[in-house]
Amino acid sequence: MTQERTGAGAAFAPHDHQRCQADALQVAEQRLAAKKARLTPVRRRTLELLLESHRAMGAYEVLERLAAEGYGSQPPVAYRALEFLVQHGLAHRLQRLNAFAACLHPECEHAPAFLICRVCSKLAEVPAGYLQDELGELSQDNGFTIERLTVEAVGLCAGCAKAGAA
Amino acid sequence: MTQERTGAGAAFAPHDHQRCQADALQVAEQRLAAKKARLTPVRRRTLELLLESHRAMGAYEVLERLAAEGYGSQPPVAYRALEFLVQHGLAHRLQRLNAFAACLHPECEHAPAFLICRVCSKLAEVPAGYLQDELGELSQDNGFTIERLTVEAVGLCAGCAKAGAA
DNA sequence: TAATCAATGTAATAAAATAACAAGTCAACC
DNA sequence: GGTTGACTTGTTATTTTATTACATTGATTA
Ligand SMILES: [Zn+2]
Ligand SMILES: [Zn+2]
Ligand SMILES: [Zn+2]
Ligand SMILES: [Zn+2]
Repeated sequence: MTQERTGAGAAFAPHDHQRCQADALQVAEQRLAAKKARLTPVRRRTLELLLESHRAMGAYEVLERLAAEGYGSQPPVAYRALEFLVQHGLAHRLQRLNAFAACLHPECEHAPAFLICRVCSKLAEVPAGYLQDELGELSQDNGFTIERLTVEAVGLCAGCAKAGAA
Repeated sequence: MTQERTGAGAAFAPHDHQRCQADALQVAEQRLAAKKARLTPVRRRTLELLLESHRAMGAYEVLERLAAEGYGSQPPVAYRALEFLVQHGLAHRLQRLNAFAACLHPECEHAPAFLICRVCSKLAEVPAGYLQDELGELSQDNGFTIERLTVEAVGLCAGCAKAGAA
């Protein structure tokens, strides 16, 4: 259980991604075992696919990969595995992209905000608990109770900015 | 140009919606005239439809209405009008709903956050400039530059909470 | 007027998501 | 071991959302 709690740029910056993946998988196994939820082969493989890179994958992209490996070839196969992962906090849905990404902080509590690079498509997950709190207060004043919050920022990562992408 | 700059709950609370609509339309006309952009009949009618209520409308819902009134009946008709309104800051796209809503603060600068009631589907648009700033700083530290920010909160409005909706 | 560009319209298709149902797997219980 | 019942996987079919490509109309301007 390595503690490489780095900043938002972690995903964009070069890092030991092997470990990144391995850690996430291990945490997933533990968390699911604790909840008595089953990390079946399709589900596990789906999580592995999402963990391959710090990018979001569309459901059909996931499906294609799964089908090629002998799993079912119809949309529900992918959608169900993805939904399972989301339900258990192991993946997130990116509303702006119609896509899914592995959660990079599965151990801590969840109020994620995403930084999405419009050039390289990589994304970083940054803690947004305080954002939720602040917006929550403001809403509370108006009688609105926040249950779930989506925060997605599209922009340019350091690497792509340097590479001179417009 | 009435100044009823009320809080986030404005949309949820009872108010003079006639004026709400009229003001928004007037602002739209002025802003577009200033930019030499044309508020053609379809576009104008689309904006009126969005302004009917403080709810988001799907593109096909808009299309159905437009078609019934003699406008084109194919998807691009609605999508183009909606995109035009979004481009000019007169409407917003709700990512979580695959839908569009009229902008309620078309006069001020834009970094909107939305509060969406999961029961009555009404939505409020609250200023989120400070959220953008805060997240922007955090991202900047990691070399990421935010260009566009989506903030959408799903929850329960005061009315629906009182009405005892689970 | 002719050329040009924006706006509208249609048909066709793509992309994303869900509904409905059949069959298989697995653990708990008898 | 066999049976029940919940969960999981699979398929077919359909729905919902969005875009591409192209023809036509309408305004603008040289
Ligand atoms: Zn990594
Ligand atoms: Zn990038
Ligand atoms: Zn109103
Ligand atoms: Zn409500």
